Amino acid sequence: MERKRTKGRQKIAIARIKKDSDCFATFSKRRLGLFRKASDVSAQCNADVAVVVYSPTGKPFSFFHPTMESVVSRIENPNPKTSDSFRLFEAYTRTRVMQLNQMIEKLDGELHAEVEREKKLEDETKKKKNRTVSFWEEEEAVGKFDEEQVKNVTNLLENIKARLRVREDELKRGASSSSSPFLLH
Amino acid sequence: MERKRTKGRQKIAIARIKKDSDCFATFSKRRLGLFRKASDVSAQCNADVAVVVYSPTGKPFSFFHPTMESVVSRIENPNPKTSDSFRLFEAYTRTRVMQLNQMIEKLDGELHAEVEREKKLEDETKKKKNRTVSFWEEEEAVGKFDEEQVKNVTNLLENIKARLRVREDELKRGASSSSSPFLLH
DNA sequence: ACCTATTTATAATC
DNA sequence: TGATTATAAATAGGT
Repeated sequence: MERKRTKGRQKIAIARIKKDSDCFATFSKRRLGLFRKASDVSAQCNADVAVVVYSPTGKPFSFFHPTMESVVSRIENPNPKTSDSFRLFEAYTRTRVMQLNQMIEKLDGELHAEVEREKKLEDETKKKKNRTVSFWEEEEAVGKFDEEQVKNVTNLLENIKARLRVREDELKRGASSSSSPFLLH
Repeated sequence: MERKRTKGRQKIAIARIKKDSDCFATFSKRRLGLFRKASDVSAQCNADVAVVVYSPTGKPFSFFHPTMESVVSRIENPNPKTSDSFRLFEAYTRTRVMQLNQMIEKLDGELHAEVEREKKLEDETKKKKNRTVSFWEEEEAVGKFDEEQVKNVTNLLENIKARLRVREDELKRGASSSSSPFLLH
């Protein structure tokens, strides 16, 4: 009779994992799992999501849907109970979010290509140096934040700021939050 | 032989759930699942975590670990071995998470008060009209975004933009691109 | 990074 | 929303 090759998944307590190697391995897997779940719920329920995690060594990772800016802009938006402006805003947001989504997808694509390229480079280097590296160390491979990307993010922030300015003016003018601050632009 | 009482869990596509009632129910369950996983990874791997989710109806939910203060203190002790754009992103993320936390907390506070008030009203109404209200209808209560909050976000964006400008200059000057934890999917 | 044995999460249903 | 249960999905441990 064949012996079982592993004990399979074992239950582990919700307590600090002491052994560093286990801890890092677990973090790696679970971070991915967390991001996948965040991604699923955002896609299936049309929910905006932001997740930021710092690894046990302090390295930050993040997942946003549809974009990080959209989360900020949502919070900045007042929540008028008035159905008119609410629907208006919803419609506006949906369109805007679609645009942002396209841009981010493009950025992600570039980033991904870059990461792949760097991974390959790293592999070569490792082979040459005859050094073995645990799989989670390979996750350290990163993309570049190049000029175009900086520009894109800058533009996004400009848009958000423009909307904030409008909202600011309205407040100074004493406009009620039920007006529609996002029609401009 | 006994008939199966349910079909059990069925596979569902990673695509928008159309039926609203299903969508809301799913969101509710998965939000809890997401928070539980965030909580687990933070406890088991000693990782700081921030999760912000907006329900399909726009209500914000959040999970943070361990506290807002811990995030703040990290900013004051930046990791010296990190590269430029790493710090840029790190600072950006941390600042924003802090802001989100503050704003969410305020919104949540208002929300709770509002929900409580509405619950009372509903109880009255139910007694009078013998009417039932679905649970997600109660989530519609919302808060407003005041002048101070707008200012906070504006300042935040100013800071980010300033940092981006620095990075832009570096790039133009031909500074070597550094690693960015702009990781995803 | 890749297998599975197992634990977990959750879709369907009441 | 609160149980239950059948099944899909995530993942601990081993390589």
